Amino acid sequence: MAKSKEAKSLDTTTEEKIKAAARVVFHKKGFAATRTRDIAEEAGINLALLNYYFRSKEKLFDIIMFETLFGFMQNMAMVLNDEKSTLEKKVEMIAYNYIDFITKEPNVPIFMLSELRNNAGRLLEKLPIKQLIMTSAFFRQHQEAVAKGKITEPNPLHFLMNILSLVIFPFIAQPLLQGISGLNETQFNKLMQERKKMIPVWIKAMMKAK
Amino acid sequence: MAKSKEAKSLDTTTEEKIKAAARVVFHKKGFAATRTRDIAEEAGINLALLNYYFRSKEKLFDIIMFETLFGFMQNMAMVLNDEKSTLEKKVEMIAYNYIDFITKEPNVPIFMLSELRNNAGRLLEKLPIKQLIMTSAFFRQHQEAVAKGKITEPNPLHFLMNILSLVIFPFIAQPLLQGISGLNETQFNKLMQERKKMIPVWIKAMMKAK
DNA sequence: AAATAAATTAATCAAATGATTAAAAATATT
DNA sequence: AATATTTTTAATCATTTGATTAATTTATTT
Repeated sequence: MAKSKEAKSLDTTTEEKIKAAARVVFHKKGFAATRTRDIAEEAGINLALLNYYFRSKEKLFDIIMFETLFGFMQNMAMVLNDEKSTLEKKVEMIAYNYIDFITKEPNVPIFMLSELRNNAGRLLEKLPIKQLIMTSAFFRQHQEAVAKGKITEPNPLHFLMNILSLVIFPFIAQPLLQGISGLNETQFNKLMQERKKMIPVWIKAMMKAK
Repeated sequence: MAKSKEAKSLDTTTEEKIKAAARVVFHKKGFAATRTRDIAEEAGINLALLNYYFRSKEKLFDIIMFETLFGFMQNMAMVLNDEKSTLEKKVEMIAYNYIDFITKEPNVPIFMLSELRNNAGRLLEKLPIKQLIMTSAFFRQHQEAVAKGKITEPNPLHFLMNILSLVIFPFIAQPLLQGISGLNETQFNKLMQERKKMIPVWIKAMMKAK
C-alpha cells in the first residue's frame, strides 16, 4: 500500500473521493443514467481508477446503495425502537429528522425507491429491516394505544405509511408541486419547515378520527 | 399510405403497437434504462420501424411522457374544477379515482416524478397545469372553508399535498413497505383499498386539527 | 540508494446501443 | 395489369460506454 493504513484523513483518499462522487451522481441520476465517466469526472480522477478500486460500476453502486439505505433506515430504526419516548414524541422525531435530512439530500428518497423497484429483493436482503420495524417499540406502543381506544385505526402499517407519506412525498413530488404552485426552492423549503410542526398535529388528529 | 386512414381499428396499427410497447417499457424502466430494442421486442416489430415512425427514442419518449402526464392530470383537473361537488366529495373522488388508477398502473407515479426531476421545465410547459389547479373550484372552496373556520390550515398547498401524499406515496414506496411488512402484492392492494375509505376521513380530521 | 510495491495514466478493446441505409415485401393508384 | 407508394426487413454504421492493459509515476521497504 502506498498510503499508511491509519491516517490519510480518510475523506481525501482516492477511494473515498470516488465513493463521494459516486454518491452524488448515482443519487442524482440513478444507476442506468450515470456513466462511469461522470463519476470519474466528478471525482477528478482517471476513469481506470474506478475499476482499480471497485472492480465495476455495479459493485460501486451496490456499496452506495447499501450505505444510502442503511443511513436512511438507521435513524428511523433508532427512533422507532426507543423504549423511553412516547408514540407522539416518535412522530415528532421522525418529522423533524427526516424533513431536515431530506432537505439536505433531496434526491435520496426517489433514488432509493426507484432503485428498489428494480431490485428490492437483492438490495434489502442485507438489511434486517423487517424484524427491526415490526417488533419495534413504535408498533407495540401503537397497539397499546389502540387497546386503550386512543387510536381508532388498528393497523400500524397505515399509521407508519401515513407518517412517511406526509413527510417524504412532498419532496418526491417537488418538481411537480413547484410547477403547480410557482414557488421557488427557498419558498418550497419554507413550506417543508412548516410541516415539521404540523405533521405531528395532523397525525394525532387523523388517528383519532373515525 | 398502405393502410386506410379511417379504419384499421387504431389499436393494431404498427404505430399504436409501438406506442403501447413504449408505454409499458418506459413506465417500467424509465428513459435511461430502456433500450429501443426492448421496445421493438415488446411490440413485436423490427427495430428500424421505431425510427421510421417516431424518428428517435427521445421523440417517442416525449410523446409517451406527455400522454402520461396528461392522463394523470386530466382526472385531477376535472375533479378539482367541478363546481357542483363539495370539497369533501372532491377528496373522496381523488382518493377513489387515483387508488384505482394507480393499482392498475403502479409504475406511473414514480415514472412521472423521476423523469420530471430531470426535466420539469421542458416536460411541464406543454400543460397549463398551474393555471388549472391554482384557480380551481377546489382551491376556492378551501379558502371559503378556512374563512368559515371549518379548516384550520390556511394554505391550500398543504391541503393538496396531504391528499396526494396519503394516496400516492404508499404505491411509490410499495417495494420497501412490502419488505418491511412481509405482505404480498394481493395483501398490499387490499390495504390500498382500505385507504379509499379512510383517507377522506383522515383528511377531514386533520384539516380541523390545531 | 536500490529494489519492490502501489497508485495513476493514456491508450485501447469489446460490447451495447441509437440510428441509418438499401433492398424487399406489401399495399394503393392508375 | 402495370406502376407508384408505403411499409417492413436485414445488414451495417458510428458513438457511447464499461472495462482492461501496459507503461509511468509515486510511495514504501530493505
